[in-house]
Amino acid sequence: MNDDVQKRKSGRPRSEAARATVLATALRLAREDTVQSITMEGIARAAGVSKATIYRWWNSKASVVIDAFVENHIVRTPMPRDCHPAEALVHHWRLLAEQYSDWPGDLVVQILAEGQSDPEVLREFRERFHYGRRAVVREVVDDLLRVCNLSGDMSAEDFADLFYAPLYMRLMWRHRAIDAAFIAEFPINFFRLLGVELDEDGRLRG
Amino acid sequence: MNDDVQKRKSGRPRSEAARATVLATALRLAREDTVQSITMEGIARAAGVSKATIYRWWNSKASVVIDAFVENHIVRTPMPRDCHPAEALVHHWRLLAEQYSDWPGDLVVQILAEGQSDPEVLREFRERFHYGRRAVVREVVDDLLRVCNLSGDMSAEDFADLFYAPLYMRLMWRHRAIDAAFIAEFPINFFRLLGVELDEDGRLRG
Amino acid sequence: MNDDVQKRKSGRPRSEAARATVLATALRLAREDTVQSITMEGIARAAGVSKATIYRWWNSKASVVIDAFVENHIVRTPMPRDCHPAEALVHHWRLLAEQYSDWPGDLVVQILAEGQSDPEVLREFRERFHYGRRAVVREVVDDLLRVCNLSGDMSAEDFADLFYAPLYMRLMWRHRAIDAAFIAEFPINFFRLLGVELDEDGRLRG
Amino acid sequence: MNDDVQKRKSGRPRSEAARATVLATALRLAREDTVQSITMEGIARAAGVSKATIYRWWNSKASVVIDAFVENHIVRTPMPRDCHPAEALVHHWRLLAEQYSDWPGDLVVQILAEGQSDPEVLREFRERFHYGRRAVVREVVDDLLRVCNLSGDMSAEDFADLFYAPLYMRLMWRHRAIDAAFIAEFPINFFRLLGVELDEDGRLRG
DNA sequence: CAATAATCGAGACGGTACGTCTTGTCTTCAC
DNA sequence: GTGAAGACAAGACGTACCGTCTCGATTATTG
Repeated sequence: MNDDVQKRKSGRPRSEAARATVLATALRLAREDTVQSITMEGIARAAGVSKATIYRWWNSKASVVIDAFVENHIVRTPMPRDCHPAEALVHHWRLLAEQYSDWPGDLVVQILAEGQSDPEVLREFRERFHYGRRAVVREVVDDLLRVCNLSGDMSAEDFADLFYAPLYMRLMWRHRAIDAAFIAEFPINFFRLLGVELDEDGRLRG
Repeated sequence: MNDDVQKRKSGRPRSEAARATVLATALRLAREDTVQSITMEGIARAAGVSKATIYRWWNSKASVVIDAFVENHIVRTPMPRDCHPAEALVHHWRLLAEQYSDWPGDLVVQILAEGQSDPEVLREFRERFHYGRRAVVREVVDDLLRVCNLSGDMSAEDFADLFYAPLYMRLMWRHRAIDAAFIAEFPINFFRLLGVELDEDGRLRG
Repeated sequence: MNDDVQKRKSGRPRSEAARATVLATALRLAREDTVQSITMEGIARAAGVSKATIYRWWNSKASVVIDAFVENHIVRTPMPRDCHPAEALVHHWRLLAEQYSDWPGDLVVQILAEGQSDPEVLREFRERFHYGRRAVVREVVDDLLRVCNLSGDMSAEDFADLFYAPLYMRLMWRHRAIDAAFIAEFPINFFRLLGVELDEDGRLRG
Repeated sequence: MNDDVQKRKSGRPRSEAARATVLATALRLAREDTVQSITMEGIARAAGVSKATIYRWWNSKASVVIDAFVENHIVRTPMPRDCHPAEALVHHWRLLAEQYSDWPGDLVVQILAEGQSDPEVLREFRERFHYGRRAVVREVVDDLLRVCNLSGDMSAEDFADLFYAPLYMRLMWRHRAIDAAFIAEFPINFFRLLGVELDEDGRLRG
């Protein structure tokens, strides 16, 4: 999808207008209904763009949605610096949960759903959304395990999964909502379980 | 889906053969490829059954697959009795992970994927697969929190999600495999993090 | 195309309404523009019928048009009986020319044009339109050659081609119109060339 | 199509190489399959030329093919001089039939087919291929009608159509092949019908 | 023992999306 | 002013499923 290569030699250049319209339209349609319900045909129609133009630059509707998703920085969760790693993680987790409690959460899980029948989609989503974010988390978790002497034998990767997975579990199963109570309490309870006491704002006690 | 109601007055009775064939065929097809890839048309064709017959008894292909899934007890994970709740949970988790590492895991996550665009499917899957199993887990977790004095303020529900969510996270994201190492180490590491030491067979030390 | 076979056993019977609408619509569209310009998509749209229904019963738009053409007996040229074969042929030729001077002529030549890139179309058109008509002509030509002692070595087939070909030549090349003068004079001149004198109404002199 | 006008003022001159390649490629492709099956896109691709270049100099693929056809003198049928007009016509007819029995015949009838949906194509083909040839034929037919006292009221044009039309009829309908027997016998039989006896080589008897 | 009623298979129906293809136009850079 | 490269909007291609429907045939219970 990233043709930033220097083969922009000859020929009519790609229309930036078309590109932007497609992404915006896809995002709008996906929000109005679901990723599964939208179609290449529908995006083309609503964007006033030919299907060929879409297929020239994207393989599937999931690719379009992923591109729109990443392009628009839809899930923005900066990792705090200069604070205790536990505080950073709690803050980061809450930002994420906040956003997942709204339509970006639907989008994420619907893209994942789309990926279950197309490994390529899953791969692309991991590379463009998951891995970069996870690297940041990993560093902080590394700090945390060292500072708090928590490691046991659990790797930073496993620990990160453990902390964030319940969020995805609620997104996916929808058995329980990602509501204010969950956002407020879960990370505090999680760290208390590990023996790390934080106040309700996520700051270390004592 | 379960019309066991007493409106079986007159008329030709439902064909049990057709019902069984549909479920078996749907399961076979879903295993051979993916739930997303199979179609009502395809199931009917492969089962030698008319489409109308399928639509008469099921709303969607997901309903058929869920029915086949539950009917055939595809994921069997008995909860051990007469042992420490931590031991029971580890044992149960490992049984589940073992099964999720193979095609039943694909099936589960693909049904969940299907449910992301159809709340009814998600509801049905939760009711017929998730809730019953979760009730059993919940009881044991209740015991565990009491016995180990672990509760803090984390509810049994949250604790159960915390323990099982990483499994679903791997299923869904496929960023890391559900392999032998994970199955062996994760539950041990998880409990060590909580201060509960178990040996590699999941038995309490000391 | 002719599924008059007795396999109408089970299943929903074919919709006669759909069949008739498709043929009527195709004919109308072909007359309004050209056979080449119409599309399966367009016929389906204008007829309020799904594309699948058309493709279920016809292979190509040419098949549809041929069916409409033959079904509606668009070119009706009865061969006169109980008269001299020369008179019969002149009468028949003039009826045909009369009709070819209008849109049925366009249709015929456009179907032939369509057939130049698809032998199957040509074969179907010959079988459903040409051969039956030609058999009738052939008999009369046989009579003519015998009665007038004209044969030389020219076969009835060749003779028929010779008589009718100029009509198709004008249709195809459009270098000269099929107008009143041509219709009036050509067959008379043709027979005079062979030594058979006919008056302007196509009746034998003397 | 023929811009031999004196507007060759400034700028890069037209590439003769491109022109020749386009014509040669179009001809090759049309021979390999059919005129109907080839596309502007395909010609450009196979010729290594841009589509714009083709569209700048030709209106349609038919124009390209006609140009290639005429340019390469694809159908060469010189009219014999210094012999009886009947002999000349038979000789000329046989040359034409000989060539029409092979791919040039396919090309001619496919161009005509293309012209049925585009009067401009038909007009261009008539002007560049038909009219010049027909003028030559016309002169000889004029002689023939005078010499043999055949005229009746049939014009030279009609007579020429009568003689050559069966050839086009076979090309178009493909109901009978243009084979050796037809080439050998038809013109002899035709003239015998008119009372002109020729031997098998097309020479006047007696 | 017929009448009733719900089932079954088969498969046609109007829709609609798929991903590919061609059309004729356009835009950019190189010559 | 050409030319090659190639993007663009438009829209048809033929296939596949969707969910609904209309058949005739089958199989129970009910009157």
